[in-house]
Amino acid sequence: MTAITETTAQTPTELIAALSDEEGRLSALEKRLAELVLSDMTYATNASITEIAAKAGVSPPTVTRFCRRLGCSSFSDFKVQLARSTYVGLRYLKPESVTSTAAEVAEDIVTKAQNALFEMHRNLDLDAVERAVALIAKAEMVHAFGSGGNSAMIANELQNRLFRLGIRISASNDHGMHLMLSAAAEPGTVVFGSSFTGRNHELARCFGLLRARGIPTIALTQSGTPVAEAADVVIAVDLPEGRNIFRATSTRFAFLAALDILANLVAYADKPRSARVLRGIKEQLIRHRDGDDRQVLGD
Amino acid sequence: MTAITETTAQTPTELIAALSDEEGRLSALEKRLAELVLSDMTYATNASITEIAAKAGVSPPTVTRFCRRLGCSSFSDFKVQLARSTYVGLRYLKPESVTSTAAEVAEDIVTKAQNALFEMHRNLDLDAVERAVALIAKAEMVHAFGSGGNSAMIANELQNRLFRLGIRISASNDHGMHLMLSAAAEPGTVVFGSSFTGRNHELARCFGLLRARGIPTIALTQSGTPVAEAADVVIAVDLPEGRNIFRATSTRFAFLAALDILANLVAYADKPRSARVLRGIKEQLIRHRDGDDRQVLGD
DNA sequence: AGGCAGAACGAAAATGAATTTCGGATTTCA
DNA sequence: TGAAATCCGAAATTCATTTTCGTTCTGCCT
Repeated sequence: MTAITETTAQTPTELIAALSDEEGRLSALEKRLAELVLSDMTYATNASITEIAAKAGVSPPTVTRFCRRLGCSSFSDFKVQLARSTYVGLRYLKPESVTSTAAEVAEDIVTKAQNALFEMHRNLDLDAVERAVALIAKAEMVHAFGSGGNSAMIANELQNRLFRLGIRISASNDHGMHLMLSAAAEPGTVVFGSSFTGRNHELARCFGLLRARGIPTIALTQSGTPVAEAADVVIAVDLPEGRNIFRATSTRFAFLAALDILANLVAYADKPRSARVLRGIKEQLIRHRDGDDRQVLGD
Repeated sequence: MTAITETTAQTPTELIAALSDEEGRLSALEKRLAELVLSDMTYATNASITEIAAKAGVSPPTVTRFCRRLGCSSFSDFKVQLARSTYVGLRYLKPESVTSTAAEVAEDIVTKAQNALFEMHRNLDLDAVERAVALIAKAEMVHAFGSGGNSAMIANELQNRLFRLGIRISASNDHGMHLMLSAAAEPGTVVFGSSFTGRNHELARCFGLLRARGIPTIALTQSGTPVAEAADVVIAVDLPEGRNIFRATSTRFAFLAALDILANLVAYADKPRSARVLRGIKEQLIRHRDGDDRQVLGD
C-alpha cells in the first residue's frame, strides 16, 4: 500500500502570500511563474505542468521546483491548494482592486467577508472563548458594551442572542451608561465589551474600573490594544483593515461569527434552560403571528 | 500547443450534490466511491487515482468513469473541483452534524456563514440591487424598517451605512412606528424593509399602504412571500433555515453582505458627496479621540 | 427458457504527465 | 580571477491516468 502523498498543511492565504514573492525568495523565472499564476488562477488550476511551463517560457522542472519553493510537496499539491485559494482569498493581495460595476462590488464584498471569516477562524483562541463562555454561563447579570456603529451592533446582537437563552443581559451603546453601569456593577456581574480598533479608551477605562472592583470582563477586540490589555479574557480578532472608505469593514463578519460561536457555546453550557426559554419565546411568536410554524425566532 | 483541459463550470455545491447520488444515477461501485469521497474529502483531494481505487476496492478505470459521470472532464478536474468544495459547502448536506466541542461549533458556524455568503452571491439579482440603489440615491428621505432582532439589526445597519454617505435616513424597529411613518411619508421618500421570513405581515401591510400612496419600497427578504409580493423592488435572499434552535441563522451573514453591496453601490452613485461627508465624520472622530488616524469610522 | 442488447467492470496496453538526474551556464563572493 | 553556489533545461525515468477491449452480468423480449 503506497503512502498517501503528504500535503503541506497550508492555508489558502499563505499560498497566496508566498506567491506574491515572500521576501524576494523567488528567482527571476519563478517570479515570472508567480505572475502568470496570479494573473489567471483559473487557468493555472486547470492547466498541466507542460502548458504552464510553455506559457511562462520555462521548462517543466522549473515549475516543479517553483511549487516546492512555495511550500507544496508537488505540482499537483500546488494545484489543489491553488484551487482552494481561488475562492477564498482571491483578491487578498490585490491592492484594493478598483471595483465599479455592481457585479465586481458584489464579488469583492462577498470574497472579503469570506476571507475575514476564514482568518478569524484560523486564529481564534478557543481557550479564550471557553473561558468567556464559562464566565457568562454562570453570571448573574451580563452587560454588553459597544458603541460607534459596528461595536454597537455587536453588543446589541449579543443581547439578542443571549436573552433567548435565559441569560440576564443588557446591552448599551453609550459611554456615559457604560461608565455608570461599571461603577454600579455588583459581584456576579460579567461585562462584555466590543471594540473593533481596540482603541476605545472609554471602554478600556471601564474595564480598568471593573478590574479594580473585581468584576470579570471579556473583550472582543484586537489583541495588543488598550482594550485588550484592560480585559480579563480577550477574544482576539486581528484582521487587516480595508482601505476603501466607501465600504464597511469586513471585520464585522468575523466579529459576528465569533459572537455566534460564543453564544452557541453558552447555549450548550446549559442546554435544558436554553431549550426551555427558547420554546417559550417560540410559542409566543406563533400565537402572535399567524400560527405558522415556519416563523423563525425573531424575524 | 495542446488545448487546455476544459473544466465544466460547476459550483462547489453542485459537485457535492452530485456526489450524494443525484437521482440514483450512480451504480453500486460508484456509490461506494461517492461514499468514500464524502467520508474523507481531504484524503480524496490528495490521493492518487490508484490509491482511491484500491481503497474503494475498484479498478482505476471505474474511478475515471465515476468522475466523468459526476460532470468532471477528468480525474484531475474532479480533484480540483473537490478541493474547491472542501472549504465552501463541506457540511452542506450533512444533516445537522451534531457539534459539541468548541472547535466543532466554531468550524460549523464559520462554514455555514461562508455557505450563506456563497449562496447569496450566486443567486443575487443584481438588477434588483441596482434598481434599489437608484431609488435610494435619489431619495430625499429613506426609512429603514426591520423588527425582531435580526431584521432590526439589518435596518439599523443600513442607517449606520447610509447616514455616512449623506443620505437622510432613519431606522425604526417597531411596528407602530412603521405604520405611522408609512402613513406620514411624503413623496420623495423611499422605504426599505427587511424580513428574514418574508412573513412579517405588519411590514407587508406597510408596503401595501405605501404602494397605494405612490411611495416606492424596497424589500430585502425571501422571494415569493407576502413581504416580497408587497414591495416594488425585491432583493431576494432564499436560504435554507438551519434546524439548530440553539444557533442564530447564518442567513444574517447573507443579509448583511447584501446590505453592504447595496450601501457600497449607493456610495458610488454619488462619490463626491459620499467622500465629503465621510471625511467630515472622520475629522470629528479623530479630534474627539486621540488623534490616531488608524481609528476607523465607527468602532 | 433462450437469446440478445446493453451496461458494468477490470486487465492490459498505451499514453503522456511529472519528476529526477545530470550537466552546462550564470551569478556571487572571496 | 577563481571557486562555489545557484539556476536552469535536456533527457531519461517513473508513474499516474486513460483508452481499448474482452468478459460478465443484468434485464428484456420472444
